[in-house]
Amino acid sequence: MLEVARSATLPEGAKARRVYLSLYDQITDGRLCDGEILPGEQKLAETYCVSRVTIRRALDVLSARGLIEKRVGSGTRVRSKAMSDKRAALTFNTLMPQLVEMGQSTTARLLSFSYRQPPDYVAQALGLGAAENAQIATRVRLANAVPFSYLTTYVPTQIAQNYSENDLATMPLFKLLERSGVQIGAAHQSVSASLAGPEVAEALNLAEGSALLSLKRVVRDVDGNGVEFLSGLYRPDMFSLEMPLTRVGDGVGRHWEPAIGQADQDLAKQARS
Amino acid sequence: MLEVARSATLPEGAKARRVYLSLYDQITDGRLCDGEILPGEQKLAETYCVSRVTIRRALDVLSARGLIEKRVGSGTRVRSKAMSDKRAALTFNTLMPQLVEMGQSTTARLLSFSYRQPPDYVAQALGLGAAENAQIATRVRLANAVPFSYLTTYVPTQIAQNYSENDLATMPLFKLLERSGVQIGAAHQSVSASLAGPEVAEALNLAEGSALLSLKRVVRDVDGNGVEFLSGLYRPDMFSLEMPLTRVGDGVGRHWEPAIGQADQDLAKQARS
DNA sequence: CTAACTTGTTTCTTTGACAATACAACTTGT
DNA sequence: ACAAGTTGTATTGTCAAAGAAACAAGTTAG
Repeated sequence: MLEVARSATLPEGAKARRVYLSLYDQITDGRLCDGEILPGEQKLAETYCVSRVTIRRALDVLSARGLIEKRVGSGTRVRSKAMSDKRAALTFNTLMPQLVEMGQSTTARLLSFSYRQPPDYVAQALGLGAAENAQIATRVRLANAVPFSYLTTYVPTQIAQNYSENDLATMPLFKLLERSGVQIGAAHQSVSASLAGPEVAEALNLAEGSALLSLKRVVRDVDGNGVEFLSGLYRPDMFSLEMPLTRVGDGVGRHWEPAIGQADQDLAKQARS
Repeated sequence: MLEVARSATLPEGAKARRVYLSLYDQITDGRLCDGEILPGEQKLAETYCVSRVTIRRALDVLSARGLIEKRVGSGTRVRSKAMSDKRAALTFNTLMPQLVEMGQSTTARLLSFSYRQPPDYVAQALGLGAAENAQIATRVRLANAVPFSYLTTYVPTQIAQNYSENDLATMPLFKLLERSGVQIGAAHQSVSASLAGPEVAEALNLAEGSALLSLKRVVRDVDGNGVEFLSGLYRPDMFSLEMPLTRVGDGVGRHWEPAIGQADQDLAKQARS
């Protein structure tokens, strides 16, 4: 029987998907450069410890997506050029992801909105009592109609009174908070990585099990009260955290520190290369 | 035949993994609180539209990881408390991962060491000519005999003459470079996420396809010449990038900036909570 | 041209995930 | 004690994914 040539967006099987995701990552983050020739299918099968059929399943999808170009007898070439344009377009500034400047070129889609009891660790971080509620909103931000971040924000109910559900869909939360007279003091960010679960994968138009950049941020006002907890998941192929550093101090105390105010220069330098 | 009770780090099958990831997410982000009793396996099977066997496969892994506790006749309880402790144990300092301070409590294992031509994007970042070689070293850093980072460093051959292969296994690269008289100027870091490939997964004792924090760093000397390119992959459960922020500026120019010198206070605050 | 590579295609086998079902062992509330 | 819940275990069957092997067809270096 003839096999239907399905141009799937994702390999079905577990092994095939792993290979696919691994190669996809290597291509999109530059470990495999444009024009580079991949090792042969047999070679790949050995390094991944799977059969050649499985490798082919993964390559078929990559090929259908235009990330590679296969040529009989010659080999398989990486075509990452098409992607990289899109990608550089949204490489972000220093330590301020999803911000004012891009607030105009991006749109947000509000997925859910409710007043509930936040998870323990959120309540703890914000300094909320065990029974206190918070406004919990889940949004997806899009750039050029492509979703790139999945955000969940927690704001104490008391503070969240000052703006509408509609505001959230359009304006960044900071604007809203500052407009409400909240005196923003310090914030603390924590960056890590995690996998895309079913809901997130669908919302971001990604394969389940894709790698995501995970960011958690606690914002406090000048009195030290928690005013916002942000939990963000970002597509690594469309978002990265850039930070210029300088080496300061002497002797034993010598260490790295973020170089502030140099963001623009540094980005410009990168763009040139 | 008796089924071998493998304590896998991730369910093999597609459906089982779906269930696993969904529950894992719900537990770790607090939708399922500590101590809460899950619906019965039969009930879960219905809500997820899979068979009970599949549910059990997912629960087995969650159980092996200590996220849930099953009791015959009684039910299954969520144990999310245990996680948070371990996690905090190795949460690192501000903008200086793998650094001097921890240089003593960690060890490194040298996996490979050679002088070759670096990948294009590395050569480009370092400003190397097309044919210039670099010293390429791959190391795994361990904390308490547990591997947590997989590092690949590229140093132009010219600069790399000043230390031995043995030095690399023990000392951080910065120490070596500065000892060699290199005047370190600026650096630029880029943080993202990616998946664990076969080699990395094995080196870090992880399942293939696990999420990893990915860090790329270009270091230049005072004259702007590239002296080091670091590509690091970190286990997200043992490593996260912490950064305190402050909001500065007025009006339209208002934005976030890293708060320097406050790392210790901020960490202490977090530890207390 | 030849030898040694590559990808493309086919066929068959084997493995393993999944479903459905039944039953045992245990706990809890009535 | 009993009924109704829970998890644990075993059996059987189905089917898609994966593996293995052979071969065709194209490319390239010598």
